[in-house]
This record gives sequence, C-alpha cells and structure tokens, in this order.
Amino acid sequence: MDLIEIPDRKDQLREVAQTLFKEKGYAGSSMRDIAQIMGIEAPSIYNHVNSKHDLLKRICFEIADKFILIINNIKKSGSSHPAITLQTIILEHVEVVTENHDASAVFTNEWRFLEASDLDNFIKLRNKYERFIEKTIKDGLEQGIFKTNNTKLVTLSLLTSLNGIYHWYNPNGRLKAEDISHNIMNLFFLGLKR
Amino acid sequence: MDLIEIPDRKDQLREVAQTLFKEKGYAGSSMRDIAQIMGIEAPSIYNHVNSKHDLLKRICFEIADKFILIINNIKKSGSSHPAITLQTIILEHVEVVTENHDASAVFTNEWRFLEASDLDNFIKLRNKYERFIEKTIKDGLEQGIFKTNNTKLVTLSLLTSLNGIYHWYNPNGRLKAEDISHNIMNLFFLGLKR
DNA sequence: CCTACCGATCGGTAGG
DNA sequence: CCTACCGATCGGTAGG
Repeated sequence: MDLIEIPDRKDQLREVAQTLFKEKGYAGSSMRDIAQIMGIEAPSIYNHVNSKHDLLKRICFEIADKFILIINNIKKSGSSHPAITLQTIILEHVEVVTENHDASAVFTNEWRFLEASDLDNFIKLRNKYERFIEKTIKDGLEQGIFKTNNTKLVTLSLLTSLNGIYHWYNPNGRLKAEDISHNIMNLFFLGLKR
Repeated sequence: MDLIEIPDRKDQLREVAQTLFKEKGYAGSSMRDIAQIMGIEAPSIYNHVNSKHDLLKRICFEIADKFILIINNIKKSGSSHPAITLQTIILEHVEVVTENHDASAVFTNEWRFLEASDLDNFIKLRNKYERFIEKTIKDGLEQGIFKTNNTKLVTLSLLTSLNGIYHWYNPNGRLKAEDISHNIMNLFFLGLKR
C-alpha cells in the first residue's frame, strides 16, 4: 500500500547510462564506469542488457518515439491550421526535452554510434519528424500565414534550437517548459525586431 | 615561381583529424585511424604533435580564435547600432562555419574532451563570444530596436542555429554562405509569420 | 619515418 | 550478482 515505485534494474541502468553518455559521450563512457556508479561489477550489467549498444539504442529510441508520438497525436486530432500545429509541436517538443534532458542530449549527440540496422531505423524516425515540421511550414507558406525563402533552414534552425535546450535548461530554475515554449514561439514567429 | 602550396605535415594531420573527429567523435577516433588515412604508422604522428589532445586543442582553438576575431573587429570598427552589429556577427559566423565545416563540428561537439587547462581557456573564449552577442541584444532592447522576454534564449537559439549549419551545409551546393546568413537574419529578425 | 613494444583499458564471456 | 579472464585495441615511448 505504501509502495514506493522502485525502478527496476534495467531502468536504473538506462538512467545511469544516459547521464554518463551525455557527460562523456558514448565512446568516452565505459561499461566499467556505469557499473561503478551502479555499485556493481561490469559483467553484472550483462544480466540486464545485451550490450553497450543496446543501452544506447534504448535511450535514443525512447526519445525518438516521444517525438513521433507528438506528430501522431496531431495527425489524429485533425487540426489543420499550420500555426497551431507548429505551436503544438514546439510546446510538446520542449516538454520532452525538459523532462528528459539527459536522454535528449544523448538523442541529439550520440545517435551516430548506433549499430547499422538501428541507425537506419533511427534516421527514418528522425526524418519523418523533420519532414512533418517542414510540411507544416510549407502549408503555412501556401496559406499565406508564413513567410520564408528557405523552409529547410527554418525547420533545422527551429529543431536545433529546440534540441539545444538541454544545454542550458535547469530543472530547478524558475523557467518552466511552458515559458521556454512561449519564448521560442515568439522568437520564431515574430522575430527579434520590434 | 610555380610553387603549389603544399600544406605541411602538421596541417595535413589537423585536417585529417578534424574530418575524423567530426565523423566518429574524439573518443571514437584513434591515432591509428588517423595514421591509416595519412598512410603512415601511428607512432610517426608523434613527430608532429605531442598527443591526441594536442590535435583536438589545435582544432578547437583555431575556430574559437576566428569567432573572437569577429567581435574584436567589430569593437575596433566602433560601429554601435545593435542590429548592424548582430548582422555582422551572423554574416561572419556563417562564413567561419561554412569555410571550416569539419573543424566547426569539432568545435561544437568535441570541446568537452579538451584537457582541464585548455578546457578552462576554451570556455572563457566561448563565454566571451556569447556574452558579446547577449550584450548586443540587450543594447538593442534598451534602444527599443529589439523585443524579447528572454535574451539568453535568443542568444543561445541563434548560436545553436549558426553552429548547427555544418549539419546540412553542402560546400558544393547552390546555397552560399551569404544566402544562409540572409535567411538566418530574416528568420531571427522578422520571424516566420507574414 | 619505421619496428617493436609498453601498461592500461576496452566490451564481453565462462562458469558458478 | 561475482571472480577470473579473453582477445583486441588504446595512447604513447624507446631506439634507431
């Protein structure tokens, strides 16, 4: 009845790994490093995961899936106004990054160390997400809501800004996810000029 | 008279290293990898550089120095209008990134592997550059030219967008550095909304 | 620029 | 979950 949720060893492992991979990179982190933080010996890790790549895979796809979920929900809701769609994406994306800042950093920086077959899959998901944003911007252009000469650059600038939040986001700071979203919307919609 | 510029071995080494560090990361690249591309044996590298860290140091500071040069030139020129200052920064920054896309990627992603003393120095330079941009935006705010609730977020969004260019920039593509700069200025000054 | 080689560390397995 | 250990690879040195 008074059960405290105890994350099982596999989840614990993933959390330690994502903190370490963020800090020292995938190639710069060793299984022995992870084991030491867990307070166990390195070979014991292999009772819970198959390989170091397996750990990376879990982390990268956990985040990728959350991003895909965002666009799937938007598609399901059937909303069609590009500005609202883009607002929703920004809002939800910032929430994912702020709630998973370690894993998001790994998603952004360490995905290239995935094994070939996982890498293919990962890139497909990432491209799908990217193309949805690009499509949204194109829709906005066609409807005369947006204005730009370079949809791709806007898409990628927005995405790198959103993904870069983990660099400076402080989970204990005064700035909440929603504040960050609104600031980013203001910047990308209205620009810096008064 | 007909001398072709032959990069000396040290420069050649730096170029191979920055391509490799970009592709596989600092920790994921070995001295033997570098040697193989150079067509020599790994120990021979040490006739030209002191260590693997030494290579990283050269690459990171080569770019850092170029960024610092941008703001030093602006300071020397005495120009004071924040919008023009920011335009100049964007223009010059994009030029550095597009002309040095491998080294820029290393600058952005691999600096954390610098040795302690170099790391301190590097962070100081990076902060100096960052603060100059932030100061420029603050000046613009005070003069009523700019408008934002979050100077830091604007600064970092702009910087991650600028630094992220190496992700998609194609040196053989139709998009020139100047085009990219203008598109980024448009986006960050005027925003996406019509 | 090379060969020969160092100690350290890597991801991972065997076997319990 | 451990101990014991594997072959491979790491950055780097000695000596020429």
